[in-house]
Amino acid sequence: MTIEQVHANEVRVKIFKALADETRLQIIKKLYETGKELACGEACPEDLSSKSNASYHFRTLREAGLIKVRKEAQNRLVTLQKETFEQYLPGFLDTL
Amino acid sequence: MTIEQVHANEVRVKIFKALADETRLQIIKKLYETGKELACGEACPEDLSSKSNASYHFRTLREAGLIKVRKEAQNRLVTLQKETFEQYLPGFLDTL
DNA sequence: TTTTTAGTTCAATTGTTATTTAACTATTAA
DNA sequence: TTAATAGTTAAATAACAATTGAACTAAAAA
Repeated sequence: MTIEQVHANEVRVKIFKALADETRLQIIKKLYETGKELACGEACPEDLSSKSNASYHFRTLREAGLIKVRKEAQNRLVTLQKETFEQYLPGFLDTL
Repeated sequence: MTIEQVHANEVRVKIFKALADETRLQIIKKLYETGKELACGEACPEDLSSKSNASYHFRTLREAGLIKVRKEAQNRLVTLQKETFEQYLPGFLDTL
């Protein structure tokens, strides 16, 4: 295995870990279905235990390159990072 | 969310957990590239710590529906379960 | 200027997954 | 029949991820 292949596998592991969770899958699904930027509070499931837990899930998704977050006023606006899905999981979003 | 959607998400979580590991990704890759049935011992990376650890990884992949295992003589022969990839991760195998 | 909204960060705890070791089964070879 | 091969299972431990609670920041509203 080349160094690039090793790196690609590390990226894949990070992506799969990020997606291996109900809450985070629901966030991805909502972002995909609405198709627009959402505030963290809008993007995450109703039943979420706490703000800090939500924040943890968004960080996990961001660090895996699956979402982009930008600050606007008191909100953080979240969108899907589609290039990552296209590169590593083409076709996946359409199965949701 | 309907009951079917809940079930589909449970399946996805199981699949992503199974793929969120270097060793198991390497197994999947080798099975995909060789394109044929392999014995467990052939399919898993050289550097694997122990038989029992290998066995654990194959069980994880099998329980996620990603591989099929059949017994022949003293070997267990392993193949990819392509239908699962097609249904939940179409296009993924070609990115490997 | 105080309070509310919308979130982040850190440390502690809880919960889950991966690895190890030892004992086991089934098949084949000596 | 004994030993070797190819793996499984179970229990213990080690490593890692998720949740909680408290204290924090920055912007907006009262």
